[in-house]
This record gives sequence, structure tokens and C-alpha cells, in this order.
Amino acid sequence: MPELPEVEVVRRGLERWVAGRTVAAVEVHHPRAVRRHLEGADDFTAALTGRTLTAAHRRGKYLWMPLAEDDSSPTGRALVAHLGMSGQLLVEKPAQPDETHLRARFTFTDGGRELRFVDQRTFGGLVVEDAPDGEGIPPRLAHIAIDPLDPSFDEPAFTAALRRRHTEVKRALLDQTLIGGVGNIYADESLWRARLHGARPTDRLTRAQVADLLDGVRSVLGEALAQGGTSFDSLYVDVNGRSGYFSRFLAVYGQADRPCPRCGTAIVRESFMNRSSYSCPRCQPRPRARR
DNA sequence: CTTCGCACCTGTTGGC
DNA sequence: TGCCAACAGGTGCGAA
Repeated sequence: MPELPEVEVVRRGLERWVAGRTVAAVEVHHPRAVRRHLEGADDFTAALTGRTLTAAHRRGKYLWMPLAEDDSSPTGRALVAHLGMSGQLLVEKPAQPDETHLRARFTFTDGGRELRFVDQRTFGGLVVEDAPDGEGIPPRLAHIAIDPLDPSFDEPAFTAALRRRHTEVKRALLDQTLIGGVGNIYADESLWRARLHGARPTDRLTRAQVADLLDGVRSVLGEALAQGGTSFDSLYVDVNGRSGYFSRFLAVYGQADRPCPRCGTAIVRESFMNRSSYSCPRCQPRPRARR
């Protein structure tokens, strides 16, 4: 999945290439792409046709584009998108051949480049829903926490909430109601930077350890964003199809058996929450069993 | 309330 | 060459 840096790269692309344009037509090529739009694909299409997308916003890994005010909708509405594990939003010339996993196409009244939603695994999706005051956050996204790069991120509140949890620290990092935007790659990278094993119990972390962890999260997200995100393959690209370069700078994620950049010890892969976790066994020792 | 496991999909990779 | 298991960057839901 695209995590915060990759989604933010996409948001910037939408802001530049799509915001301010008026939808001419919408084609839904796969019903799963709009499954969260409970009124169905036809209603989804009708809700967007003729409407102007005013801006592009992000909360965690969700994106939304408010629709310009219109007589047909008294309250504001917005096009909400989540990329899931493999979703892409691409801005392309109409002559470009359709992608194998093209799920939806938006054309615009200016006759310029199309917006396409391409999604191999169909875990992502699009929905139109109410967004109070136009620019307000859609209710579907209300449970997603502010991300740590946002100036309004409340560090003391996060620290308290994290230490109140009775779980392992990596689980907490991946919990989007606690902190937005962190996924499997950047959780592992952040934990390595903070020299913490993902299985550390949250209720035993000191304030200093949480501060180190947040420093790790912020620095790795910021650096990844500056590199255009992490792309191992063509599945994670910006709206123009270009890959990011952060994969070169990963210290532990996907680096099993390679030396830790800090101490040279071989990185280990462990199964964790039915997925992979990577860490340095020397810098990030497993916690002792609870007594 | 919190916490956890799994279902939801398609494709690629590597071992036998 | 084929087959099959394991794995891939996420989230929502139901169960305990």
C-alpha cells in the first residue's frame, strides 16, 4: 500500500492536474471500485457528472476532492478515494491505452487529460459523500487520526494515548485511529530509527522512548516524501506514472540478511500480525517476556 | 470500550 | 515445464 508519503505525492498531483476542472463524464469499469458508494455505480456517476472538483485534501492515507457548490446538493459533497494496497490515480492523455486494471475513468469538459483509477487488487475504492461546508472532512474519514507531519498533530495527547494502550508498539503505529498515515514500511523504519522492537509493550514505553519514536516517524516520512515516496515496482507511482526513490534509503524494510546500516548486524525478518517485520536484532532487541 | 484475527482481491515469486 | 504455497505497501468488520 501506499503510505503517507506516496499518498501525499498523489494528492499534490491531483491538486496540480485535476483541481479546478469540471467532470464531463465518468465510467465505472468494475463495481468493486465503488462498492462503498452504497447508492450504486449509476448514482456515483450522476453525482459527479458536470461537477467541478475544487481541491485535493488528504487525511492519513485517504484522499478527497470537494465538489463546487451546486443547486442540486444543499450540503457540500466530495469525491473520496482510498488507494488500498495497489490503487493508482493517474492523469493521462485520452490516447493512452487502457490499463489492464482500469477501474474508473473521469473525463473533463476542457477535453484535456483524463483521470484514471487503476487498481490491481481492488482493495481501494471511490465514493461520493457529504463533506460538511464543502471543505470539511467527510464523516467516513473522521476516525482517521491527524498525521505527525501536520502542524496540528498533538504530541502530548498521542504520547498519553499510546502509553494507555495495552498492545505492542508496532500494532499501535499501524492503528490509524491513533496516528495517521503510517503503514508497514514506515513503521519498521521508524522503529529502527528509535531502536525499538515492534513487540515492545506500549504501556511500558517511557516518554523519552515515545519522543524518539515520533522523531523517527517524522524524519522517515519527511525524507520519503522528499524522495517522492517508496516504489519497489510500477505499482506505486505519482499521477504521471513516475516512481519515487526512497527504496534506496530503506534501512531494514525488505533488507533481510543485509547489514544494519548502523551496526552491521544482519537484519532479520519476522512474521508479525500475519505480515512481515524487519529489524536489527542488535539495535532493536526483543523485549523480555512480561512477568 | 479495547484488542485481535481474518476476509477482501489479483498477481508475482520461488521451491519442488 | 507445471503446480502450489507464500507473499505483497491496507482497512473494515465481527468476535471475544
